[in-house]
Amino acid sequence: MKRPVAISDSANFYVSAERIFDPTLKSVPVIVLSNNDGCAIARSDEAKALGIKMGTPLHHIRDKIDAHGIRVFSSNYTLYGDISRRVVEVYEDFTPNVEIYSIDECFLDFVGFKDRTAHAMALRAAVLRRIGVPVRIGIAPTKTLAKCANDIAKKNPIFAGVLDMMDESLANWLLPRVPVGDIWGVGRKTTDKLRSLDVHTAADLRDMPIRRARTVGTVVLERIVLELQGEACLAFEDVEPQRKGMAVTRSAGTPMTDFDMLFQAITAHASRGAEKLRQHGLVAGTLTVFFHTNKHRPDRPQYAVSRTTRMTPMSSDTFDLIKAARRCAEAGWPKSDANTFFFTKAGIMLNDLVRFEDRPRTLFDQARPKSPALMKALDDVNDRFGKKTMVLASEGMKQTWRLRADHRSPRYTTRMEDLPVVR
DNA sequence: TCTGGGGTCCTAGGACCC
DNA sequence: TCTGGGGTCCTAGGACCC
Repeated sequence: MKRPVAISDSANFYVSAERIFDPTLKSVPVIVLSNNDGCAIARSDEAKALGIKMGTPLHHIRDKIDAHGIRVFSSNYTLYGDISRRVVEVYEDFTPNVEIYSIDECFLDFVGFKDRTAHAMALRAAVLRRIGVPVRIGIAPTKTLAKCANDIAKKNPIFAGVLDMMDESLANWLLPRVPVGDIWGVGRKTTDKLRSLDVHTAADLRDMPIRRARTVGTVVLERIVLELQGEACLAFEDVEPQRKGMAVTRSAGTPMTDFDMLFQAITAHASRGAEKLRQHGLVAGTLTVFFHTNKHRPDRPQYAVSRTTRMTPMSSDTFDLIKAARRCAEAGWPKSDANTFFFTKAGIMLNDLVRFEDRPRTLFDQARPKSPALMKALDDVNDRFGKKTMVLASEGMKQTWRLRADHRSPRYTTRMEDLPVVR
């Protein structure tokens, strides 16, 4: 039983969003820049026609901008987020189930519509009329095929922005014409590997033996093959998942050449990270620091490192994060030849996030018992009260641990020296 | 001079547990 | 005390996506 799923994405979304409020941007080349105005991350069709590629550094296209009067914008994520939300509202009028995949893409449940193409066309027209953003829609039995249909609709104006690929014979005709590297989830590395194995098109990959896909790639590639065959492996997720991590990263204007410079950057990132955590009402269980040299300069000595530490207790406190970040930075700092490296990028990542109100209340929940003395204490308690023994930290986590089976049971206290070492 | 930032998922290998 | 099997968890790194 094939369930039709659609994916709708906005054309050149950031540019389209800017165009809503400035009619003079219509039909002229427009680009939107990345956070630090470093490179172009959205281009209008006219800008693409001028050969401006995704991610091109701004300083590489100065001449083109001047010569063709390209309109250049810094990105405005508040605006884009707002437009995105409004587009989703229109989607919700056309399907009972919407899965927001990114700021400009949604999967739409298309089960039960008689004329899917007509329905998609109507949706497309409604988004254009109510919001002013053009969208393209691909429909297929799996998400991967839907992405593929969407991509084909995007590249071939003949489809007028909608392609329904539920019909297997249509898919069989189209897939040999899709380069393998265009498939969702097949990146540059995998493309190279597949090409060397004479797998060049979506149809080639679809026909690859499943075991072979597993050895060439990972379970991810295996899933892609199945999805291309029409077997849905990626479920429709209509509940918003709890986010798993967050990051604060920046490129450094001037290279960081000593530990103090690096630590200064890391400190700023850590305090911003703490802010973001509190904004979202979260605490983090682990903190990772990473930094590396300029990867665009392979002629220079390269060094890249990441170090992770556990936050005990889980925290969104600025000082806690900075302390943890410092530990990581020190651990990752090159042991020799540090002066030969020019670090140009650094960041922190926060993982194992939980809502503040759900955070574990006892130290023991987080600090796994590693010391033999504590293990023995725990074993003793387990022997007496069973495995369900509750383990509580004492007031303030300062001096003792208390282990008890329930609220009325006696308390067992271990000395501070016996506390587990937490890395 | 100047090359984004924020995410997810997967794997290998080691440590550790029972 | 030793051994092996069956697990989990953790870290570092890679690949990919928008």
